[in-house]
Amino acid sequence: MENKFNFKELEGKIYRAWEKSGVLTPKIDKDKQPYVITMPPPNAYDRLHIGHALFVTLEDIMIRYHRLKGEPTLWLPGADHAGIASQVFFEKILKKEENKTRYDLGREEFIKRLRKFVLEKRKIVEDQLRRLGASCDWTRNKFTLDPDVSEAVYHTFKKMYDEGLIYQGERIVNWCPRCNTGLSDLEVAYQETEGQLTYIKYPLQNSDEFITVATTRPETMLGDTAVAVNSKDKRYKNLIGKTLILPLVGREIPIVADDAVDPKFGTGAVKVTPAHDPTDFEIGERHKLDAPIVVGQDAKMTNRAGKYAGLKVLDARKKILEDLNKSGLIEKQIKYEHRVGHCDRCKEVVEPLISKQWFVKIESLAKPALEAVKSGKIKFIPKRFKKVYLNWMENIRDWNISRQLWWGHRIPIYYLKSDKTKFAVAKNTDDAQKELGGEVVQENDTLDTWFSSGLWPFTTLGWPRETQDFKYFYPTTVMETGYEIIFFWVARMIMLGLYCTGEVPFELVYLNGIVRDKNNQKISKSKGNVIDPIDMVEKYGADALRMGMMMGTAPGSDTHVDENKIRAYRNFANKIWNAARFISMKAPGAKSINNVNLSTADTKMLKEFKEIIKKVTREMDKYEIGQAGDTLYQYFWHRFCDECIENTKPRLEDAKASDAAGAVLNHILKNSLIMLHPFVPFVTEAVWQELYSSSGQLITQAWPQ
RNA sequence: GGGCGAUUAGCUCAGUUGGUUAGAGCGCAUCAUUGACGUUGAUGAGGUCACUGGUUCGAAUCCAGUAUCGCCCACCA
Repeated sequence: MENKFNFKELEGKIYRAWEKSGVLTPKIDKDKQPYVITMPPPNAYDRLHIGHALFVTLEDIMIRYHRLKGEPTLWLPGADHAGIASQVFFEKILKKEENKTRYDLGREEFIKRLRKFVLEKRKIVEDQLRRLGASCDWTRNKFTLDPDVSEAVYHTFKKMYDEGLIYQGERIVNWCPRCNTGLSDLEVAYQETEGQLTYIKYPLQNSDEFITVATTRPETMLGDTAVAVNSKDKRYKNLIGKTLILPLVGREIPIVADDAVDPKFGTGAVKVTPAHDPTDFEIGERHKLDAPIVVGQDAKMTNRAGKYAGLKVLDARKKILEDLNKSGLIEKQIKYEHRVGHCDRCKEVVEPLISKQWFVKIESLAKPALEAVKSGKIKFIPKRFKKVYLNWMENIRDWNISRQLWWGHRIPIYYLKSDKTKFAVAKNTDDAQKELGGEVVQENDTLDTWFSSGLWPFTTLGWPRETQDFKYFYPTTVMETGYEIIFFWVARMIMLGLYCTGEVPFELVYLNGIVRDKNNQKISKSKGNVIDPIDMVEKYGADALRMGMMMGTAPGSDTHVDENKIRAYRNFANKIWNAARFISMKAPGAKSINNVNLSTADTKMLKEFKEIIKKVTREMDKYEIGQAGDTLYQYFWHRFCDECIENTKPRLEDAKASDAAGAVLNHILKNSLIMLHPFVPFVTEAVWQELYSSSGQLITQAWPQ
C-alpha cells in the first residue's frame, strides 16, 4: 500500500466498480421492506453547487446505511427541466452569442436548441453526482421531460380537469417583466423597501371638497375606478355613493364602501385599481368595477395611460407626481417602508396585473395533505417544520400553474380555431381535432415546473402504469430536501401524491439547511462566494468534502462550508488508510477473534467497540447523521488509532500474543470500515479491496451487530 | 401583525428522552520525530453554556420572562 490514500487515482475506478457491479440497483424481494429515496432532481442545465453536495452526502449516507443493512435500497436519480431558470439562462446565451431572442428562432426551433443544450449539460451534472460518490441507481435515471413522465403529467392534468380541479381565470397574478411570465404567489419574494407614501387629493364632482387617498404607487391612479372607504367610517359616511373626478384623467369614479379598508391607515380612503392590486381587484369584483390595465407586461404604461403611455413605471410615477404637484393635488409625501415583491428567480420587481391563467383549485387537495401530516403518517425531521407546513397548508390559495414560457410541459388544452371559446383537453392535435371537429391550436402556456416536480416520487416509478417498480417501491421512504422548498415542492408532492395514487408519497421528510460561507453569508453567484464542490473533490477528495459537509450539522439548521474543515477531513480519510496500512503490514491474514485467546485488554476493546456499534446504529436509525459521523470519527481516530493500536503495538511483536492482538485489530478495523463506509465510501472501499476482498467483492457486508 | 430559530472556546458550530472533569474542526503555545500516518503524536492555554427567575438531589439541556441577531408567513393602500 502507498503511504497515502491516493484519492485522485482511485475514486473514479471505485465508482465505476460500484456502478458496474450492479449493487446500486436493488433486487426486488417481496419478503423485504424496501428503502427508497427519490433524489431531488438538480436542474439539468446547471453545474452542481455546494448545496447539492450537502443533500447528496446526506442522502447517500442514508442509502448506503440501509443497503449495508441488507435492505433492497433504491436511490432514484434524475434531472429537472427547470422551466424559468433554464429558459432565461438560455435566452441570455442566445442574446450574447448570436444577438437573437427566442422570437427570432420561433418556438419550435428554440425548444429544439434548448433541449439539445440541456441534454448535453445534464451529462455534466450526472458526472458530478458520480464524483461526489452518489450511489444512485442509474438504470432508473429520469428526466422531467422524458416521454413517460410527460405522459404522466398529461394524465394528471386530464384527471384534474375532468374532476373540475383545473380552471381558467382572469385575475391578478404576479408578473415578472424580465422573465416574461406570470408567477405563483410562492415565487415572489417580498423585500422591505424604502418608498414614499403620497397623499393625493381627489376632487368631488361639482364641489370644492375632495377626498385624500394615500398610495405608494401613484402611477396606478390612471387605472383607478373607485375610491373605497370603510362603511363604518364616520368621516366619509355622507360621501358614499358620491362621485369623484379622477385627477389628470378627468374620469368620474364612485366612492364605494368596502370593509377591506382599514380606517386607521392613511386617510381611511383607498384608491381602487382593480387591474393592479389584489385587494383592489377583490373590491372591484364586489362593486362590479371596470379594471383598466394601465401597466403592461413589459412594466411600461399602456395606451390606456394616455399621455403617459410607453413610459416605464418609475418614469411614469415621476411624471405623474410632477403633474399632480403642478395642479396642487399633492397634500403631502412621507417616507414609508413597505414590502415590494421581487421575482424569486431574477430579482426584478414584479407587477401585479390581471391576466388569464390556469389555476388548480386547491382546497380538496389540501385537506388530505393536512390530515396525512397531522395524523403522523408523514413525519418531519426536524419536527418544527411540521408546524410550518400545517400553517401554510391551512391558509393555502389556488395555485397558478400556467407560465408564459416555452420550455416545459405545454398545457394540453386545444382551442378550436374558428371559435376559441371552445376547447378540449387532449393528448395531441389529432385527438383534439377529432373531439372539437375542426382545426385546433394548442394553448401557448406551459405548466409550472413544480407541477411535474410534484409528481416526481411516482412518475419516476412508472406511474400511472401499474409497474412492478411502482407497486414495490411506492410509497417511498424518505424525502430529503432543503427547508426552503417545503411549500414549493414537499407540499405539492404530498397533495398530488395523495390525489394521484391515494397514498402518501413518502413517510419521512428530512430537511436540511442552507449552506453558507464562513462569514455566515448565503452562497450565491452575485456575492461571489461560491465554492465549487467539484473543485473541493479535486483538491481533497470526495470523502473529505462529504465529511466537511455533514459533520457538525444538525437537521434543518444552516451549515457552513469552510475549506479548512474539508482539508481536515482529508486527513481523516488518510488516517483510515494508514491505520489499515499498518494493520495489513503487522497483522496480515489474521485469525477470527473466535479462534484466539483474547487477553483482558482485548475483551475490553471489543466490548467498547460493541458499544460504539450500538451507539452509531441508534444514531443512524434516528437520522442523527452528524452525530453518528462524530461518534465514528472520535472513536476511530482518537480511540482506535491513538489508543488501541498504540497500546497493542508491543503485543504484535510478541509471538505469544500476536495472534489475538492481530485478530482484534482486524476485527475492529473491518467493522469500522463498514460503518464508516456511508460517510467516506471511497477510502473505505479502497482499503476493503486491499485487505478484505480477495476477488474484488465490494463492501456489502452486513452492518455489524 | 403572527410564527419559528439562534445566543456554548479567538472563529465556525455539535451537544435529541436532565446525570460524573461541556466537545469537534480551524487557530494558538510547548515538546516529540529515520517508527502506519508530520495529512502525525503528547501536553496545554482558552468557556459565569446571552441574561433573570423557577422546577429538580442535579439544568447548556425542562418551564416562564428579558435582550440581541436571523429567518419564514401575512392583501394595510
